[in-house]
Amino acid sequence: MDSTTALTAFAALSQEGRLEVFRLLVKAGPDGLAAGLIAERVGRAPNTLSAQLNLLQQAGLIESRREGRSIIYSACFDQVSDLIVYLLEDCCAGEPCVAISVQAAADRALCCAPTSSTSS
Amino acid sequence: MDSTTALTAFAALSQEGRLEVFRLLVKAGPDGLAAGLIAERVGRAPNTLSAQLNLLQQAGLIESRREGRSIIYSACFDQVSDLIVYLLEDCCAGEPCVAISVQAAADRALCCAPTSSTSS
DNA sequence: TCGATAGTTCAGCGATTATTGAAATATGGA
DNA sequence: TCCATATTTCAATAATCGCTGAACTATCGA
Repeated sequence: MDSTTALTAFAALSQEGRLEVFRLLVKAGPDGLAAGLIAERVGRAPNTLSAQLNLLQQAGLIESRREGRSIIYSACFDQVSDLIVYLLEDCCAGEPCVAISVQAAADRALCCAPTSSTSS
Repeated sequence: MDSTTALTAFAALSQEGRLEVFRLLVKAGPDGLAAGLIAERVGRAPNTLSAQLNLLQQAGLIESRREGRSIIYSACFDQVSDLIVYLLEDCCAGEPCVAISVQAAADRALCCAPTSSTSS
């Protein structure tokens, strides 16, 4: 991930409403949520939300697919992990203290995670 | 790290100029750089830069100390690692694919890093 | 085809943000 | 004490951002 992409991602996450929407979609998992449902959950007008979703999508943090009359939004986990790796490598290379904390956090996440792809 | 703090950090990093300054300070390491030197490096007026440094500092991403007539700014690596952990845990808990990528990146960072605190 | 539902796009407005010049503060040396 | 250096603060302006109402597009079912 280059600086420009990271910048766009930071900008997308730098507003309360958008961060809230993003976190909601992350929690919703790969199945995602319909735009209308999101609007209802966060209590915002559909057009306001549409703009927020648009910005998150342009930053590559979420993606959309049509399903009947609804448009389903879901988080792009790849982009999030790229962003994290950017912060770790491109911003903090050479600072082991950061890498150590992050490694510990990743370990925790993996140990508690439901065994998904690699079972062993 | 709570959402509000993360929001402030994202906002601080969401502008080209500030991200540039932040990356410069990260590369400079714990010794940091004098405000005037940073201004020179990034080619911005001292007062403009002062505002940018202020914002980064309020977000907890950098800190300052006076040294003679200069004020030295340096990156707060703790805050960066907190931000990464926030993205990983609070945003992406339950998504092992993210944790796996991040773990690999942390491993790379540690293996290439100069052995610092824990020698063994 | 028509009407209802689900979302988006667009223009405009109010609010926030970024930058600038000028003035102020703090430090060190003569 | 006085001056030069290093940086910040302040007020003002220009640019950007976020939200809203109204109009538009797409899909489904009768």
